[in-house]
Amino acid sequence: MASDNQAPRAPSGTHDVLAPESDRWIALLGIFGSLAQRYGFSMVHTPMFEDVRVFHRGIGEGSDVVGKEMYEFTDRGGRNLALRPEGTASIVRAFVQHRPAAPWRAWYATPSFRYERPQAGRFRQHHQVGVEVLGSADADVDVEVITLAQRFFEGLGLTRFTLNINSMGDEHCRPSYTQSLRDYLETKASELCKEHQASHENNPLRVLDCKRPECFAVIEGAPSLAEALCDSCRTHFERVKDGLRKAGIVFEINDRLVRGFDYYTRTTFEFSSSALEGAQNAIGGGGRYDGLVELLGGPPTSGIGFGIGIERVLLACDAENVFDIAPEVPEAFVVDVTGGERARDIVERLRDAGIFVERAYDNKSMKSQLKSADRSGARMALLVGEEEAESESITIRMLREEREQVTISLDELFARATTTGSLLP
RNA sequence: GUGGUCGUAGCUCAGUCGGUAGAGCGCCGGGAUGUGGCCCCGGAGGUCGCGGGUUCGAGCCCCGUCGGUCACCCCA
Repeated sequence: MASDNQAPRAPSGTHDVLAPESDRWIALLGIFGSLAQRYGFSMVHTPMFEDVRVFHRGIGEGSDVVGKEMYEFTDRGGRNLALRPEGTASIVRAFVQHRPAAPWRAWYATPSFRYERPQAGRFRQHHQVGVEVLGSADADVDVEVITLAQRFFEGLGLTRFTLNINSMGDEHCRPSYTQSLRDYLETKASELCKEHQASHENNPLRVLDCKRPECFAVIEGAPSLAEALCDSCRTHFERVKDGLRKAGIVFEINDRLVRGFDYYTRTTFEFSSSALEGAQNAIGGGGRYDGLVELLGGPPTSGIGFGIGIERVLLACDAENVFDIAPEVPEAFVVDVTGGERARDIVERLRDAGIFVERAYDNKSMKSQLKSADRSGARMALLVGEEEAESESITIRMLREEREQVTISLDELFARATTTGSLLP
């Protein structure tokens, strides 16, 4: 459509959100925000760009997101910055900078940027809501965080989604497991898929997640992460599972769930929608990251959180036919065929009284203005013609129900608006 | 980064063996001497993504390019 000197479009992989879709965004953010508040989270805003080191150190150089998907740039002062590719690292950086009292519970809603090829449910700018808890290693926090996500999805009306959980081990048991996995993969290197023949040494855990058939056979025989967990990780994981069961949350243990960021320890989890046709069906995910605060220069501090993809959640809602938001419609629509000055004053006074009112502009014909009134969805039209102008009155015509139209004085109209908030007696 | 697929009015699309463009919806106006929705009539709006080639002639064929879309990879 667009060519060299034609109108610009939104950049590839980005999109504009207009009504009525934007109405759903407002509603979704409202639901998430009030739920998070009920769970004791307060909202945090952090910059959309950070020193690149926040992400390099936090997410890990070896990850795809940092290695090949970040929007990095140098500003006019020569600083190396990057648009945020995910939410957690920025929040942790803010924690280290401000040292709020722990445990600190923060929720956020923010765009994220990744330079990937767009496809269904995947964008270069997407949006996430999420929470992070910094400063507690208690497994009950894991349970709460996962429960919050679960309740959010339920609150939207989603039913066709699943929760996978896993434990990645900690600094005591993970290194030795990683080594034994690396040793194992070394002996099977030639049988791995092309991608992992090259990369299994730096990031052996990622191979567990590979969906290619070649790797699959190798993975079958690989040492089990679950069996390699140390006692404290095992206990932690048991308590998480127990808490989830008590909360009535259905989950699946998936010991091949290895998420894409290097910072995860112990609990990891992912919510997937089974209603989404495409390959991009992960609607939310997160986990514990007990070493991340230190990596970003803070004191040893435990942490856990998740991110939920707004666009994907809305796609899932569409697929399940839930969360259909009816947009707000005006109570009244002022039709003024005497030039518009009266409409100008009437809408202002009614709006001051707290009523949602629209009007027509450009001195259109009555037919045209009523057409606009109808399309606006307004419950009633307030008509001002020569007669009403003469007598300082207005004619109320109901647009959605059979009722005889009535003419009342403007004084009466404004009195109703300010005393009862309704334009009808 | 790799591959498939598509690119005609604001939107959804039609366009038959190549002969310089149509529908529905939407929008604007009228049919009612002040009154929307249904119906009827009329109107505006497109250099057929862009560039090149073949041809007497290309929306239709060929090449390139840009963009959309889907998939791989990875993730939300």
